Amino acid sequence: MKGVIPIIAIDLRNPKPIYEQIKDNVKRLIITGALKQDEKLPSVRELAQTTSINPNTIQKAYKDLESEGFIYSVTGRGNFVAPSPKKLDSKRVEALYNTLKATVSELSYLGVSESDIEKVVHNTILHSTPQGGKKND
Amino acid sequence: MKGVIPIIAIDLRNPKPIYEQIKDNVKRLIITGALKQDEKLPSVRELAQTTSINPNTIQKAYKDLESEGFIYSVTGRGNFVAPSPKKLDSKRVEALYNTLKATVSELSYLGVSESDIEKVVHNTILHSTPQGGKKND
DNA sequence: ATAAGTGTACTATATATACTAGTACACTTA
DNA sequence: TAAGTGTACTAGTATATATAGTACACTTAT
Repeated sequence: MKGVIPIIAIDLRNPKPIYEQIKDNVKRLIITGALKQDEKLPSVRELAQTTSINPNTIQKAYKDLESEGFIYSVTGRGNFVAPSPKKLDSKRVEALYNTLKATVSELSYLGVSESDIEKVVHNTILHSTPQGGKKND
Repeated sequence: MKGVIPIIAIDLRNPKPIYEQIKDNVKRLIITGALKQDEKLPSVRELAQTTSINPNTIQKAYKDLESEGFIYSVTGRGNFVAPSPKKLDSKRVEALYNTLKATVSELSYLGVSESDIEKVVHNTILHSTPQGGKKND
């Protein structure tokens, strides 16, 4: 079976770079557990064909994802989902906290209630750990 | 008194465009209440001087902020903080919810606990509504 | 050994965006 | 009148993004 990816939506009219959109999609699928550890991703050429995107653009996305620890590459075999991180990447967490603060601040400013925001947060966490993988090895 | 802005931090080594950094800074100051409604912002030329940024870049940031509803401009007088929004901008809220979900998902994936995330959310909301402005008109 | 599929590394080109630089004009305030 | 303000242009440069094409090493199956 080929490396079939469920939902990769690329919007060419979106000002966000294509390789960023690909990264976001793959990250989402990994984080939500739609793609399991060591599962094979579509090959660079295959995904390039199915999405009508240049192979170089796909490769850039994969390369970035590898350097960020989400996937790993094996020459001649393909790209695979990396195991979930063992220890906290404090720099990345710090950056995400800053994004979180800015987002919550603006939602609040726009009139969204705290309880509505907390509902979204709670539901998101419920849906993003279907692996059951707690770190105690 | 000139339009003095407390904290405008521009990092030229940051890959994020300068005008985006300016926008983020001004938005943060408005959202957190550091800048009050109808308060005057530094003039395009003044901020350009104090930050050593080209006036055109400042103007682009201000223009964007105006079209997003955060500030308003008066020719010959200056730029001022707009009143906080009266009704929900559902498109913007939807976009912020998507950002919120992606951020919370990744934090959870990286091993941050739900309670830690909720703490940050709660503290952020406490610090971002010093206006006391609830919408019930 | 061969062929197909894979990752990877190049060069080159085109386009869009970001930024700087300079000028000009209408408006407001003193 | 003068100074300060927003705004609208033109022009040029640098960088980022994306495409196109080629090449090579590796893995797997035949």
